[in-house]
Amino acid sequence: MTDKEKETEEKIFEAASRVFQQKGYAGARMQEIADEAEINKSMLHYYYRSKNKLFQQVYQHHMRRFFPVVFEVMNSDMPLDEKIEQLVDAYYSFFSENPRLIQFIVHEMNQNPERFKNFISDQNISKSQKFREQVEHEIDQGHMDDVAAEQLLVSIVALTQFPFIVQPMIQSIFKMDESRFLDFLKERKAFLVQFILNGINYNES
Amino acid sequence: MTDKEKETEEKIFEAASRVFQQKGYAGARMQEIADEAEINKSMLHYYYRSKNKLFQQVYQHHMRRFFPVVFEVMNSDMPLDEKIEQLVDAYYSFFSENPRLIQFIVHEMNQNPERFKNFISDQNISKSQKFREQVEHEIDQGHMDDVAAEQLLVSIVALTQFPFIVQPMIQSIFKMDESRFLDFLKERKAFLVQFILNGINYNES
DNA sequence: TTATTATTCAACCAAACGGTTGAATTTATT
DNA sequence: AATAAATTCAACCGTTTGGTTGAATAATAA
Repeated sequence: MTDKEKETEEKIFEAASRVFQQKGYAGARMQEIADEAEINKSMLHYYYRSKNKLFQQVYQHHMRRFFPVVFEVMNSDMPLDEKIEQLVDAYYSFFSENPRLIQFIVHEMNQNPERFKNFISDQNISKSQKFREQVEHEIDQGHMDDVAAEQLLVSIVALTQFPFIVQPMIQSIFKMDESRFLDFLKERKAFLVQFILNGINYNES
Repeated sequence: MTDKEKETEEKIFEAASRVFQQKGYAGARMQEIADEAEINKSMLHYYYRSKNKLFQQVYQHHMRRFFPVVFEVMNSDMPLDEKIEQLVDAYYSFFSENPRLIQFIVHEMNQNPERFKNFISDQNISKSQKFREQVEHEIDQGHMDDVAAEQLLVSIVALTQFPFIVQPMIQSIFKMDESRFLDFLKERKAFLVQFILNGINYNES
């Protein structure tokens, strides 16, 4: 009972995740989610009462998985260069397993900024505190240029996330097939670490 | 006749641009476009035959305005540091006037990568040739690190476009109101030029 | 003026969509 | 075996949505 319940409930949830991530809320169809889950449409409303409620759960679940990634790395006890390397790695493996997630989050965030803002408030996520302190300390020590921590953080995230957000653009313009795009990502890993550290004139003394 | 025709046709087009950019194709409603244009819904089909046809025109029009920006700057005859400065400026003024355009393009590109690919093929846009040659030349001359031109180009675009793509994210996490976000962008302009040039160890000799 | 075109309006249509219902069947619990 | 819960199925409901129609009116061109 509880076993089978969970099974079906999860099948629905995962199907909904796929469809919502592909089509967005407005473009998703309840029938398509049912087909994807290989169950009857009635079951959707049996477990989740409405499209909206189903969406909210999918949305929150993936937001809660996604956002800690950056903060866990950036607020840990590591030297700056290791953090950057770690974050690049973390994002790359995360996005390899969830290729459409970042596009989904970006779109639904822009569709409803207020909902997004509430989500951030509810989590105690807005702590880039430790990272900021570290940056300021490194600047004081003369280990890097005097840059604002927010600018640096946004830049690191931009450089790592962007290729996944605009993958079709990169593939079309540079005429890459899937395999060459993966090569591009692999090459980018090493490039990014060097590029960022150079960017702020970082020298571990 | 032709005057009034153009007037109404343009009113519809601009209204459609706003609504499609805000809601995306799936989320846009013909009635809302009509209301936004302050005309009757019948007129939408009188000038543009269907939602799809109207969307295609809006889509293509804005794609054609958007994509030349990067290529015109990057393939011009300028030293690398000036190009970077120019591109940052170009994007910043472009996005200030079209705040939702980049999100729209990203989303619709991901919704239909094939259509996007065809668009790129139709334009003779895929010429980052000159930029690549310049980068390789500067590397040969020892003016900068040995980096792949594609990696550099993607990085520059990422750093400049990203804040506009995820504006609500930045504002929520760093608790910025509209005005502080504009300060952030202004500060970022100077930061970026330095960050990128440092990133590749560029020295104009 | 006359003919043409643009625009409005309200009503309408068919399809799509989210959601419901209820009876029948399967599956699990006790 | 009896009870309860899970699942299917098909039909159905009300609303939304893209799109149409046709008559009436306003504006423009000849």
